[in-house]
Amino acid sequence: MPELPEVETVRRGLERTVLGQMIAQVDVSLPKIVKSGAEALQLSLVGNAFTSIERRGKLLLFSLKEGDESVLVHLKMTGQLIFEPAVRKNVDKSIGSGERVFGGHPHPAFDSALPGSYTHLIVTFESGDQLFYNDLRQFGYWQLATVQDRARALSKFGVEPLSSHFTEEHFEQLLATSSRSVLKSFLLNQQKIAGLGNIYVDEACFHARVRPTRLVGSLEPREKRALFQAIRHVLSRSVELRGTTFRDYLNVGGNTGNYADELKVYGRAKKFCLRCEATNVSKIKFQGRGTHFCAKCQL
DNA sequence: GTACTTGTTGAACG
DNA sequence: TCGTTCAACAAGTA
Repeated sequence: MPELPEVETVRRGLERTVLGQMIAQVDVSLPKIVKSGAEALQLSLVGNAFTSIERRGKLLLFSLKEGDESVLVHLKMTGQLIFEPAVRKNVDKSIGSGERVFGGHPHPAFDSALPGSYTHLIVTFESGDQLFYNDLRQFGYWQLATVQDRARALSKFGVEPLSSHFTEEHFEQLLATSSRSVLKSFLLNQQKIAGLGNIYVDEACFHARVRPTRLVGSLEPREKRALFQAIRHVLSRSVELRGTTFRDYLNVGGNTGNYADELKVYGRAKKFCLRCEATNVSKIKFQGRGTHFCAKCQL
């Protein structure tokens, strides 16, 4: 599932490929994906170009060369953005030979034929390059946003956990104002810290040796510091490795490993704890979310 | 057929 | 007001 590291990886990939390219065509096969209406999006994009791509939390914001509108894209749970260069289509379809750039949910496979049965939107550039939006569960969206829409969307996000604004002091302040919250709820709250999702919350809690079911107000100073370090560590390491959902891509590119190989508790229910090796990882349904922890290591 | 999964929003509740 | 819980969105997997 795309969380901050996955979305950041997509952002970086697209920054290298689509910026400045003149948009020739926008095809929308599932209109409900475009929150602001497919026609308005097409009108605004065709003949225009993306000039920058920013990320806030898990939201991507594309700025446009003409006009002051921007395009907001959220992958939610199963969205994928795949950039397909024109040359690839005529030269070689074998994996790894092109410069296909992609990210998001790993199913369907990133190297499957495009457009696929889950392709809902295609941006075609004058160069012949194409940007495909796939979304199996159709929860994600595209939105042509006015300056006000954009500001409203941005106002809902808390601090970027990998930015210089996210300091230990800042984190402690956040904790102090949420002492009555459950830790997992607090960490998942995008208005407090932007970009953490279910996977990295469980991972960060494991690294910090704190159970996600704890009340924020019960955390010792030592545990708060450990959590701060854990959040930074887990996210930055995953960005380095291009996220958790990029196994296929990394193998193709010849890179070693990806963050899925470094997950310590997520998806390890009933398997031995990688720290104490004495206890099996617990998985419970907590606040509606699958929650993993080691009952021995995390108090 | 049933349960389960996931991010986010919004409504309902104490 | 605040925090939590639940439903909703969709569809594949076990």
